[in-house]
Amino acid sequence: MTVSRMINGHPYVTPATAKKVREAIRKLNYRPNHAARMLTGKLSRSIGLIVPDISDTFFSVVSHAVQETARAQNYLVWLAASEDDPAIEAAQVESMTHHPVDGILLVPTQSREPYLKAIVAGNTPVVTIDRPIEVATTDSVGVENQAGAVMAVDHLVEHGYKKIVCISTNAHLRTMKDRIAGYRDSLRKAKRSYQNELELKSSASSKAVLAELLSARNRPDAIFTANNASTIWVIEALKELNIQMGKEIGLVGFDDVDFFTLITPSVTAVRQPAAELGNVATRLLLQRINGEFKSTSVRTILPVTLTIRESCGCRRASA
Amino acid sequence: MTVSRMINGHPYVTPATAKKVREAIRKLNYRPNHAARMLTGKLSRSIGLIVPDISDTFFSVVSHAVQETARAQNYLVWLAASEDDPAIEAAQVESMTHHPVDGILLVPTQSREPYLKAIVAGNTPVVTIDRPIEVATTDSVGVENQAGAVMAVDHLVEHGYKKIVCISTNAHLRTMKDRIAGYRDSLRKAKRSYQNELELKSSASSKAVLAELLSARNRPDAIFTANNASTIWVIEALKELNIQMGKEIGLVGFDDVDFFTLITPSVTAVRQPAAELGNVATRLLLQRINGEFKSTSVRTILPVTLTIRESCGCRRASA
DNA sequence: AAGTACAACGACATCGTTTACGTAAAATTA
DNA sequence: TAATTTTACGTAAACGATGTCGTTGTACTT
Repeated sequence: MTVSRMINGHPYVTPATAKKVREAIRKLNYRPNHAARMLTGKLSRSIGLIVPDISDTFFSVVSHAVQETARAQNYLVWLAASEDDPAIEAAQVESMTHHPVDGILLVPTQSREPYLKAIVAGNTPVVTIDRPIEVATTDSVGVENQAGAVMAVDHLVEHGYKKIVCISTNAHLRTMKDRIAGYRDSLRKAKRSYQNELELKSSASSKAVLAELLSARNRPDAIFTANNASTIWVIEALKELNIQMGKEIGLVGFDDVDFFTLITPSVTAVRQPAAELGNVATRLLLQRINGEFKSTSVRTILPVTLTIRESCGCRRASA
Repeated sequence: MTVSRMINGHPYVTPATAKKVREAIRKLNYRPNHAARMLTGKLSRSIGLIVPDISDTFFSVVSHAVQETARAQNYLVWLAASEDDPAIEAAQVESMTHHPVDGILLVPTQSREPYLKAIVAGNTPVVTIDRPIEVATTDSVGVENQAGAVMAVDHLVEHGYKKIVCISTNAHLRTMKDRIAGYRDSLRKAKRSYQNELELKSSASSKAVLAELLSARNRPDAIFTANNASTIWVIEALKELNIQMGKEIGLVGFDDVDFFTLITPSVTAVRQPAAELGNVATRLLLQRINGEFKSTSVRTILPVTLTIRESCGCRRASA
């Protein structure tokens, strides 16, 4: 008991005995048993992080930031990938809550999954990243999807493009819906009649679909891609069809990726604060865990910026 | 006790009572308490993964593969980033071993850190990925670094380049040493006298260093970059200096990255089987944990392939 | 019919820590 | 000085699952 008090910094321990304990700990190479601690209802000092795909640049940056912020407060991070499959996601959440973690950071693949109600109902704090959920209220951290898309499409409109198409993936996601809504807003504002939305599925099938779209007589003269995957597929397709971005066709993507500067012409994109997203979400979750933050759930929206480079038709990349 | 036997599939349970137990479990929404299980010395069904940087493409792909293989066997993964700092790495390992995990996958930043002896001496199985350690023997999974570098530099030699420089990062790492050794092997074999090795530090400082190297009168006519970071920095530098890869200078990198196909000219690189690296390492670790594999430590070396594209000077990218 | 083997289950102790409580000794107060 | 409070420990119980062992019941021998 004295050892326990000493370790947990309880005041009623004499400096003399504290020293004896410390020496014994060193001599015996003693380490507190984590399992036993948790059995008595203590915090596990660990959080869970569930993302669709760690190898996606966006999520890998988010994960990195989460990891960093958690470590700064001596928290460990469970990492799990849901592969965009609600069943896997539910299983991962189940594993984590019973393992136990003190809180969960979740990038939900589906916003209406019934199992989500269950976690939120439990006493494990949950913060959603990037996408909110609809069946229950949790804290959530996201970005200005709609406004960002408006900025992107507005820029294409200013360039004078007449036929701007919107290309996306996973169009059922809230984030995607918002970006597509932004696309529509911008066109409506500009009073353009041409409106064409295309959802790509797999990498393989997208090739054919894009080739058809871009080879048509009345093909679009500009493209707004709603996430990095579709941006990359479009760049590949344009390269294969030998259509010059910025000259023959304009392109602005949502979600900026580092290597966009290395492509010729460099790619104009809406930059999301991925690292900050992870930081903010983690800090919020840890506050919830420590009871430092007690209000009802909050929704934090971070701003995005349009990074102008060359694929939109601008001559010079902006600083 | 009957519930325990039923859950763990002990044979001495009547179907009738098993059914009763199952019903009770469902009715009470009972879940075994993980902490209590571990207290009795059971496996935690979790492994730790420590990489230098999750947001590096190479490691994010490895992490993804680890995650997948682990999940297939119902294992959870702790993710930790060491930020290439031995002190952080040691702390992460310490946290994990006491948390407890059943095994650790480690990409060690330093191969001689004394703390490494301690983990290996403990009873937590360790498998190193990408880089082996030197102070103790563990299972390790890596790639053919030296042979891969030889392939890369041989290819540049065949193109007829006379002044081939080797550019790297973290040259103290075993992997880097091996690649640099491969560079030397190839030049020796080709009886070239020019040999120049450059180690870059941070992204910022590398700019100036590269600019100086590439603007000199007797600048190299070809570059072998020993990892993806240096490849990317070189591409940036060449783009800024407006030096055409493949025409004015040859480039072959070690570690292939998806977007290399999107750059003009596309980048020739040695492709490492990153996903397989993660899979193999995880499978090996789980076998060790389950006692299915008892021999002394093994070192698995996976082959690499040279993906020929255009930056080396070849006209067409290979299929 | 009695003895033997084994299947099916329950009671109890145990893992390592913390909470709650007890009890001295020391410090403070009346 | 006696009464009270505070300090510094120790003891007992608990957390939830499992290993060990004991008990009962059933089937099979002989």
